[in-house]
Amino acid sequence: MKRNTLDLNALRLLQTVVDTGSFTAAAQRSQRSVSAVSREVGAFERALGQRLFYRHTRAVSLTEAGRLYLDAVRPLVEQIDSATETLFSDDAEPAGVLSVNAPVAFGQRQLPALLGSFQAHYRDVRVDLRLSDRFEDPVRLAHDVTFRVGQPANSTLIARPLAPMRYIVAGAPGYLAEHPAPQAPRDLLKHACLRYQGDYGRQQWYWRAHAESAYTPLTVDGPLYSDDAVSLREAALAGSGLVLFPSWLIDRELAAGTLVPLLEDWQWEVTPQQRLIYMLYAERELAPPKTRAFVNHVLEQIGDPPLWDRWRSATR
Amino acid sequence: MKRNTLDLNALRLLQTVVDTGSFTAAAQRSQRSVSAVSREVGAFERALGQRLFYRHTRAVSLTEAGRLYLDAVRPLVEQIDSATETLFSDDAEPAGVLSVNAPVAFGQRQLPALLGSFQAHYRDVRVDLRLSDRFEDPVRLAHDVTFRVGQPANSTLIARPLAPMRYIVAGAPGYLAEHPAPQAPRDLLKHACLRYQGDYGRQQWYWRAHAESAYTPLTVDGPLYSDDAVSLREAALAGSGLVLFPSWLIDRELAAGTLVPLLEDWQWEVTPQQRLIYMLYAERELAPPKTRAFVNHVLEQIGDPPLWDRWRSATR
DNA sequence: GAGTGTGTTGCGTTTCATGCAATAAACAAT
DNA sequence: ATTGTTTATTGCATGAAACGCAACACACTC
Repeated sequence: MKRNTLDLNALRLLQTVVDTGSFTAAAQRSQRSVSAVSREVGAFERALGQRLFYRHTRAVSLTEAGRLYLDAVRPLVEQIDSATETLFSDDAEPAGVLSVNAPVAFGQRQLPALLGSFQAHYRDVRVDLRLSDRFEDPVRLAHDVTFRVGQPANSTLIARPLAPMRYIVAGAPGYLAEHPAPQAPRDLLKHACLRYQGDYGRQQWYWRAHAESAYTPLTVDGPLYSDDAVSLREAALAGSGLVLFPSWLIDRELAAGTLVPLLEDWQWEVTPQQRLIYMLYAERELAPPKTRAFVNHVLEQIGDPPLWDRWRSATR
Repeated sequence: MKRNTLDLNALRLLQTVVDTGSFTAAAQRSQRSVSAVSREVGAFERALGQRLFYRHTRAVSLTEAGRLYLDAVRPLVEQIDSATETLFSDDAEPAGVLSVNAPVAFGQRQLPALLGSFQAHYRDVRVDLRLSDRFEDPVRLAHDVTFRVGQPANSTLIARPLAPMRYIVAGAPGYLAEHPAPQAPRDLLKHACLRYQGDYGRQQWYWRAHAESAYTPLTVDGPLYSDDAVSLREAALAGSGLVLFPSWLIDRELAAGTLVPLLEDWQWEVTPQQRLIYMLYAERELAPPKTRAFVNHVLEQIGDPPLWDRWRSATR
């Protein structure tokens, strides 16, 4: 059985010998020595058990078997090369299905616009958007790109920081018409505060006066808490109370004035430390074009400051 | 341009990984180490600029690009292997055109029967028979097999001795009815002796009494000489005189009695030394099946003593 | 007869592939 | 929660193989 030991790479060299008519010219074209060409052709012939070339003075010519064989394999090697070029050319247009995973609220609010502008550029890419608040291993679940808040534990993933989480206290104008706006963090104790309650328990609010100080916990209360951030936002819009939300969750409401930012002289958090939003993907150097293109698109579109923090300039 | 640097041999390994589902199993099947498999797959991916396999704990799986690519190239590699097997299998049936060259008279008299029995065995071989009395370089003129008398000068050719040249003095019964049969070599001086005249001048006859003695020249004469051995044979059959011919040229006439052997107690030659008939071909180990089969057939059919020296047993 | 171009092959050097072993990751078993 | 197991990665020392130089052979050209 010859098939497993045959040096397929030699097929290119053999074709070069056929095209040039001599080992010497083939060696020049392949940037190798004549002796290397002579040896590799000879080794291939011995593996087959037959000559492919007659050796003449001043050139070689194909034997009958050589002509039949190389005529048969030439198009096959060309088709392999063509498939390689088509699928892996450096300037290949991104195509195929891009699988994107993100937390539910973030995904709903931010990704449709990002994906829309991405797909306007890359029409051959379809997107499979999977939203889940639980962390899902992108390798295990075959996600190309995953968005996550906080430092990911899996060090094999490439973690690209996108933006800091920036929390804002906000309330609807209707609510504020009936309750004086809080002037200091402690004033929130007298307000109805709507809180998110998830896997890590009920949301704890933290504030600090400036970037260098530590966060101080503030235990607020209110008539409603939920594990659904969107419902809490709707309740706030309806005047049920104040919320402490990441800016990317209420950027449109802030821009439209349907929610008003409060206590902006302070910095707010729901954890003792500030966190970043990350974009995670498996490969830095060997990513498919669709992934690479999307990663670049996201970085470009979000920018610094991030696009969801530009709602104030949107109102002017 | 990836095409010239791509390691085509890796394609087999990649397919084995696909088939087995892991580097470990692929390594076992390929009788290599896991680290060698890991390295070769990784090198191929770096050459392409993309991953072909996701690495999971306990196995690997194909990426989308990997699946598309390996699905595309798998049949191509299989076709290359198939072409290799079809054309170069060790037990491949000889096929194609066999080019045979021989001296004219020998070719006319001996080769048709040899080729007939050969082609009865190998029906897919066609023969291109080229007869010429001048030596022709088999490599230059693309002959697969050449027959020649005397030691060939070209040492690159494989020279297979077939049989010694055995010369016989012969005359037709009609001639002998009118001229007493010679009883000793010197009696030939009184006979009409028909001689061949070719590129090397008029034929000189030599005799010796037994195998260990030197040949003695005998300058005979006769009414006819020619560069066409067949015409001389016809003249002898018509009773024009005696001839000194190699046994392979007149074996049928000797068997039929239309020519009668004379002076058989002596050994005859047309050169000072005895010569052999050789079969020449270019390759010992890398010959195509048709050539190898024909060479074996000829050796088997001619045998020892050669088939053209068995005319005496054919008459009984 | 001398010169030239091509192919072959011995041989010393260089390059590369190899497998071992250590390590990492994640799943399974306890 | 800890330990064990399986698979994959990678540093490194070693050995295999490929390399090109140079000498040689052959046959054609001048």
